[in-house]
Amino acid sequence: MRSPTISSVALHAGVSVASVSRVMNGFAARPETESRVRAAIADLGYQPNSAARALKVRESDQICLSFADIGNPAYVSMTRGVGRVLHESKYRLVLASSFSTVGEIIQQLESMGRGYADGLIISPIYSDPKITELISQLKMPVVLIGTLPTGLDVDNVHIDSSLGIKLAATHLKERGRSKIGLLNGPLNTNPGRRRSDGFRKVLKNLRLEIVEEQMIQADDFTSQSAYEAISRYPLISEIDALICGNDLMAAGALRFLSELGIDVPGKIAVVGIDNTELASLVKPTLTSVDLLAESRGELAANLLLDRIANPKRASKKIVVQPKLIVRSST
Amino acid sequence: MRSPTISSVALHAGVSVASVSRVMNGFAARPETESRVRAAIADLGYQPNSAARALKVRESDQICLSFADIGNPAYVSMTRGVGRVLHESKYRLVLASSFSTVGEIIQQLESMGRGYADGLIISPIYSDPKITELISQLKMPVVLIGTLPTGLDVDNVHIDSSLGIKLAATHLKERGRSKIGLLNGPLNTNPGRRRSDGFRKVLKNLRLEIVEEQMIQADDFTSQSAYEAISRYPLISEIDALICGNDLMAAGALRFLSELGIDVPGKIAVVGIDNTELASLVKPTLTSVDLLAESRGELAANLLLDRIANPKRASKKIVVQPKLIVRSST
DNA sequence: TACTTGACTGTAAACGATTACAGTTAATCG
DNA sequence: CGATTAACTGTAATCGTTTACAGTCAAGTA
Repeated sequence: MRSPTISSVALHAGVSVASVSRVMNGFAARPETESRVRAAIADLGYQPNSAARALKVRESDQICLSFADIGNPAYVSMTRGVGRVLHESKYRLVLASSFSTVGEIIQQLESMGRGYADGLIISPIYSDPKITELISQLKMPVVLIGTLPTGLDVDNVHIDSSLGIKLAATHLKERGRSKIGLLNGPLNTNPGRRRSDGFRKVLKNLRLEIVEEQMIQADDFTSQSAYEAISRYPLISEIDALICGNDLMAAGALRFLSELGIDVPGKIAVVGIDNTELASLVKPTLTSVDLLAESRGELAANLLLDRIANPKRASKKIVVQPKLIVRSST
Repeated sequence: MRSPTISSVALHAGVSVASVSRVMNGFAARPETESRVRAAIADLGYQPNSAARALKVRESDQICLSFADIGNPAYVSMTRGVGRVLHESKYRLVLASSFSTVGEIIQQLESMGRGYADGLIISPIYSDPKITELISQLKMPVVLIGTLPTGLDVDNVHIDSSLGIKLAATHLKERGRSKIGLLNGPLNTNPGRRRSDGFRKVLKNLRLEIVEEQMIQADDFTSQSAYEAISRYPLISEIDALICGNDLMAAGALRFLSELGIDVPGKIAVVGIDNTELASLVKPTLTSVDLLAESRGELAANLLLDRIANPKRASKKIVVQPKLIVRSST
């Protein structure tokens, strides 16, 4: 047996389908009509079919959130922030994650044309001209979290992660450290490249010497890769501080250092990035640069809702300031 | 300007809409027809409208995943598992999380009648007769991850978490511990209750004495609550082992114990649950019962896809065996 | 050649909502 | 009391697909 439709309700209530629809959407109706419709709805357990509604009004009531990998705690926080905001709205959250290649992102973006979402929040880990082009051609509101590619005119939530590196490095210098290493993620990712650029720039400004070997890249942003990467770090006995690509990587580094009996922060101070819950759970607790992923998610979601409500406003760019949270690893 | 529709494509290709539809859905067509349709699709950048298709074929190509809070790493792993499986399929993943009350779950379940999802994977943290009833009335395939309420006939992926407690307690007894504490989450949740029941039962079987004060409940499953709860644990100086509701809570406990200068595992051995990445990142590394959240997610997703393909098969129940991963905290 | 067959193709009716428009009531006013 | 108006209601078109059914056309068969 099929679910009740608006016609069954109309029949049951002895009114027209239009009246049912109007009652449901809050338009004026005679009290008598309204109560009969409501009674019929309750009797039949009617729920409007979302596909039919979506087809007619051209709104899916869905928002798509797209990022690289839900394994990364920063994205989890972001998802939480977005979820919290959407939860207060009529929108459902569709997750488009787990894709790892540029090709998959492109495929994903192309399929947005099917209209299953009213808006897109995307935080691309890779930059690619094709991705930029596809985003700019999208007919729906888009919020990009991360570095906005040049020429792309969409709402943007951006955190100055090179400022994050600066906070970390300055803090380390104040603590008397002068030989700072960077344990980074892959350079072909946006965060990886920004951290590396920021690092280079900041060290120069601080008049700290810098050689290429100070920077090392792990294969990805996991603690395991970080552990493996640092175990082949050439300058391990020369540095007195280490900035890591994120907290997971920092935790991997801490493990390695502890196994080698290298004192943290005595011999080497360690700074993480993201300020996840992990930072206060490892020993020593980890100084970390908070990139406010959860609030970025909230900001992005609010920006998107605002843009949906007001499609013609000029695009906004929100810059979020990272915060350094000092703990005992420095 | 509106997106191209199947009619525009038909017009452009000089064929009927039916032919376009057939080409798109892989039905036989003359090579000439097929190539003209494909060319027109490419020319116009046509993407079929998913709402229209959903309305007609009664399939949304979406799967809904519903759980309590994406803040919990176990659910994140589960989401990952589900996401990985769905990624290989045509289905999109809709996340319905962040709800905290029974009322919200109910509301969520009621709205499933709108047909925006072809299937539901749900892992309810609370048990409630109303929830059970609503699930059983759902017209779509459902997989429940967790304890199956009596009388509910849906596919189920279940992990015997009391067996998990048993593994932990037996291991601790073998290590010569006899006074084991339980740092649990709230008792009004399914996992909380199961852990408490399991704990009671196992200790009895192991002929270890048990008093009520051995079990303590934190306000929720976070490390912070765990920290606060253990700081008012009455028997802290008497126990020689502690089983925690999950790894986060264990990490909170470890932090407290380390601040008090209580040696782990010398004075108190600590066991976590979930075996998240965190377990190998804290110091000492944490012995933990792996509840295989990610594979449960995969299993559930596969079960759901199988059920969608084959709606009349009898419901299956998959029981997953927890594994104890021994590390240095015991 | 005429007829059957098979392989495609096109027409038009759904799917279940929303909404413009016209029609119906009831209320108000002169 | 009849006319005007306001408030509500119903009819039917529409959104963009899929698909049953009937039609076309060429090839194969007698």
